[in-house]
Amino acid sequence: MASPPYHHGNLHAALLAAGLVAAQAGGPAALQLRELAAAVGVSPSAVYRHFPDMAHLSAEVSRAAREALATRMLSAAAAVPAVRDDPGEGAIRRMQAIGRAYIEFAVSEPHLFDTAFMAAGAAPSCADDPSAWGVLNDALDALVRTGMLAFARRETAALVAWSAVHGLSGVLVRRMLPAPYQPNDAITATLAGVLDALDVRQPQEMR
Amino acid sequence: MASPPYHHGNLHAALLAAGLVAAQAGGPAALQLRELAAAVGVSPSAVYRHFPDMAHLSAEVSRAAREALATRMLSAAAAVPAVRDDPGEGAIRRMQAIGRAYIEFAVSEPHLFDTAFMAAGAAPSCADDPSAWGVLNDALDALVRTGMLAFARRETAALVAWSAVHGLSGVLVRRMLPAPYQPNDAITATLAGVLDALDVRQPQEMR
DNA sequence: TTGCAATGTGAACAGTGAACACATAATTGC
DNA sequence: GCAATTATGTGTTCACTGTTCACATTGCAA
Repeated sequence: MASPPYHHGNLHAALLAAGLVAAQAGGPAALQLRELAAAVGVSPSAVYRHFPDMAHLSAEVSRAAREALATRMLSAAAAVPAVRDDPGEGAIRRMQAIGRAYIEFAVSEPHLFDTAFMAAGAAPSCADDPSAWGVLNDALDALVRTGMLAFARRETAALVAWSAVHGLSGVLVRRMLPAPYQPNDAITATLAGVLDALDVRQPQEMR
Repeated sequence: MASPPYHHGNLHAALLAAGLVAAQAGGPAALQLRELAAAVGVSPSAVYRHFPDMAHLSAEVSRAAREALATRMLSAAAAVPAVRDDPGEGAIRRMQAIGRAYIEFAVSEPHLFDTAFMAAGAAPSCADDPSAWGVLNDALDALVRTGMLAFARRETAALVAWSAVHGLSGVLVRRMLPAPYQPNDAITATLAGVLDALDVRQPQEMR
């Protein structure tokens, strides 16, 4: 019958975890101080010992969501098998894999995606690691290294790829896709369109 | 000394207008029932005679913001002078003009842009008129009609263009643009990238 | 003129994040 | 080993939010 200890032990991390669960289920609006405190089994005011503000807690949950996205992209890239004697082909496949992983994360976890890029966050700024932006740039560097992407296009490429993939994700999450389009077709079309814009040679047999 | 009349006369429209002003200044979070009611000079509960819910009011303000965006695009397209004996050239310039107008609206009115596509809205659905989606498709039809865009690409084109332009707008609004990039360069690069992806012939002298 | 529907008021209500003094536990210094 | 200090959690209270209710006021119609 050990009574619950007065001190939680790791409230900061526990609140973050609870926040991630809540955000996954209900989006940024579900990040409520009292609910998170209750979920962890602690009084509301205890939160203020670990976060100066509810906004800071939300921002950290948002950051965690962004890290989850980046992790998903990384494992998708790692799952692409190396192509024998054709590193360029491998680089292209990895590029497509991370793009698809980004969009599929958004579609499968729309609330987390919303949380990752929510408006009321403290400037995501793309520069924090591990970030989706970093993963994208690594993939682009690989394309340049293997001669699949012209160096002159390198700078623009990142922006176009990011805008298109992130933009389509937002469209799918908000269910803004106009009637005739099917999500899966839209994804492949956009990914192909991006590679096209970068003047990357595309293998034919990809779907 | 006419005392203020008991009945406002046009509360619905007045609340919408006040909502648009508030959203322009402070984004979706600034859409607060009591503030809007006070701004119009009416008690909070009066709002419920015209909107079933605060969410419905917000949704209508969001819709108005989307209409403002579409209007901005239309007037940008109308401002493009016709090119003598080269309707295709004109179509391309109009295409670029609406894209640039979209992004510049987002940059110059970030809060309105956020409001237009806010998460907690009742499914924007892209299909309402006049919508940015409609304007884009008209421009694409003109490109096909003048032979500047292959019909086979028409379907994909809309999606890629929308995703990239909307995505970049979001990036700029959230100030997610990584350090080395300049907003203006990013805009031109993205617009050029989109036209590239559509295999549209691009005039050289455009900046 | 009388009745009725539309519209606006004011006082409630539950819910939110935040701030306060206070209680408890862990840690440190002697 | 004991006292003092610091870190952490509790309960209560506050101002604020959207919402609801009974009631007041007005305009319109029969």
